[in-house]
Amino acid sequence: MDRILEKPAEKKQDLFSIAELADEFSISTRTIRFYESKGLIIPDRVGTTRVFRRRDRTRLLLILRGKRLGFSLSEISDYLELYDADNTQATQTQHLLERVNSRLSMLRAQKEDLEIAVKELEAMQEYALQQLEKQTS
DNA sequence: TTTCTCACA
DNA sequence: TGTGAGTA
Repeated sequence: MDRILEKPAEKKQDLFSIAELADEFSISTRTIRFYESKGLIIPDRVGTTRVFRRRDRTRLLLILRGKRLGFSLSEISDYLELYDADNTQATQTQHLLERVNSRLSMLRAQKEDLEIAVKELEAMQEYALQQLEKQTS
């Protein structure tokens, strides 16, 4: 009756094996262990076997999203800390706010850089198309 | 199946 | 930033 797994309101569907998560996210179990070795996720253990909870699953989702966006694992690690912040004290919340603001500034600056790069490339594309038209007519 | 470690790209 | 192989 799944006694081992039961905290009161915790159901089996909230627990995942490494193979299940690897399968769900189309990554290898080695990759998940690698992220654990970097401290990005901290699954529980039953004996030596890893048991992943909803929280780990969410973190994995955020890690993969961060990677898609081109962030390094250490940047992603910093980012995940924001989700973990202990906000029981006003000073902690203030600290979180400062870090979120700083992160937002960075991302907005990067976004601006990207928009400039996109415009430059679009201009080059336009120029190349015009040249091509001249050269082929 | 899962774990860990070392070597390797 | 991962993967492969050998191991228990």
